[in-house]
Amino acid sequence: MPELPEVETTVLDLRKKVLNRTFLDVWTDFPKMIKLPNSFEQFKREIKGEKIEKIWRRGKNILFDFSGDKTLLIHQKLTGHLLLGYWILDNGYWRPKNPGLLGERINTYIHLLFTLDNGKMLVLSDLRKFAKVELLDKKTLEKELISLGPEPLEKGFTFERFKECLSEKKGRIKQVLMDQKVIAGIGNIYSDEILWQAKIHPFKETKQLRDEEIKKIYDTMREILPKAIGVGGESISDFRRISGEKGGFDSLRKVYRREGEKCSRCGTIIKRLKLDGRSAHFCPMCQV
DNA sequence: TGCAGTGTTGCTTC
DNA sequence: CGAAGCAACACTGC
Repeated sequence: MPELPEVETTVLDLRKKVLNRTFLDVWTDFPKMIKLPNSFEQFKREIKGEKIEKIWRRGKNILFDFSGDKTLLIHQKLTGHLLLGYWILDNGYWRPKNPGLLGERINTYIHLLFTLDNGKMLVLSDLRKFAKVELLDKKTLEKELISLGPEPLEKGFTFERFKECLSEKKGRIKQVLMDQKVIAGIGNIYSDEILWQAKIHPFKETKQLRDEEIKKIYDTMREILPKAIGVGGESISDFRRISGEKGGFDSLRKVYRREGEKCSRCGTIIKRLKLDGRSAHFCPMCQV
């Protein structure tokens, strides 16, 4: 379940390793994963020989720009993993040359594999097959990304702008923070973590928030997300860096999946409640 | 055993 | 128009 910090970690890793590499070939056992162009054969024809000139992120989307007018978009959704290394085709599925860090949960579910011009392979493993892959021209890409809210870490994203974003949306603060149209990149883990640190109850109506509370959420968001990027993302779920390594956010994780444990701030038992079909983890004492 | 839970997005329905 | 519900999928845990 990669959110902004995990996707950013992946992008930073990819930049170091595959920038200026060229795609030589592509394999899949699940063509449905590729939404555009309409056939895998066409996707293959179009991506072969393309050189990766830029790697960037928008919300939870990973983007590879090629020369000319093409961009490869990958959204990992719940269980997608982008990994770089060497694999060998064996009996219809790919085995890692060096099994090392990866468990069966990742190794067994490789559904897309790119061969690069340095011999390395970039694979997309995805247990639940929710991931989305598209090869788009700039116009279509722009149309796809237009519905996303602003990037929370961008320099120009001021407190005033954040306040405006929240004011346009009614509902509970956790829900609103996770709404990609309001602000891009925050999911279940980081909404819980941000609200715990800001001492705001996840069920609090956005309209009821005072200015200083919104400021607290804004400051916390701009602190936690970079901190999570700095340690390479979270590790409670199956997220892995492209090397297979886990992220280091675990020791910083205060509430997410900590139901029944003591709040590190006040000692109260952390609660988990359903909110819009999702789990919200919070401290019932210090989050108001 | 079977069924709810997991968590993201986008489509359908009201 | 908006919100809510559900499907896409597969495995875990009760």
